[in-house]
Amino acid sequence: MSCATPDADEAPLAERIIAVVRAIPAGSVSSYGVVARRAGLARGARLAARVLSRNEDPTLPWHRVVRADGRIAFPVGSAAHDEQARRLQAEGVRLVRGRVAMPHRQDDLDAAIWG
DNA sequence: CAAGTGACAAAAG
DNA sequence: CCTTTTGCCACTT
Repeated sequence: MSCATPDADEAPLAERIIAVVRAIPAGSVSSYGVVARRAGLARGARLAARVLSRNEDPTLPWHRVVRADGRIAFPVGSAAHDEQARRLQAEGVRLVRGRVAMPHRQDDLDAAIWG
């Protein structure tokens, strides 16, 4: 049975982004741009963001994805922002004045995540 | 088909 | 620290 429906492929791109986000280890964080890059999109930061916004999987560690400058994408004071910050701290991620402590000189693992 | 939109990014002032 | 501008990609109207 060949590919019957014209849209049988759906969106492997979104699935890829989901897979990348799911691959982020607990206690570590990544940025939308990096996630998109690992998913095959050189400049798909917005795509990654859109995919996460549309995602409904509660098992997806969406909270491990932040902005490139280490800040949470949601507005400060928002419920989503609070929840994300809470989850990150619960995993051991340090937040300094609302932004994630950058992996300045951490283990190679973190470096691998970011680069 | 044109314009608007978004959990973005980097540069410039 | 701030705002503005440009680039980017897929989707929506």
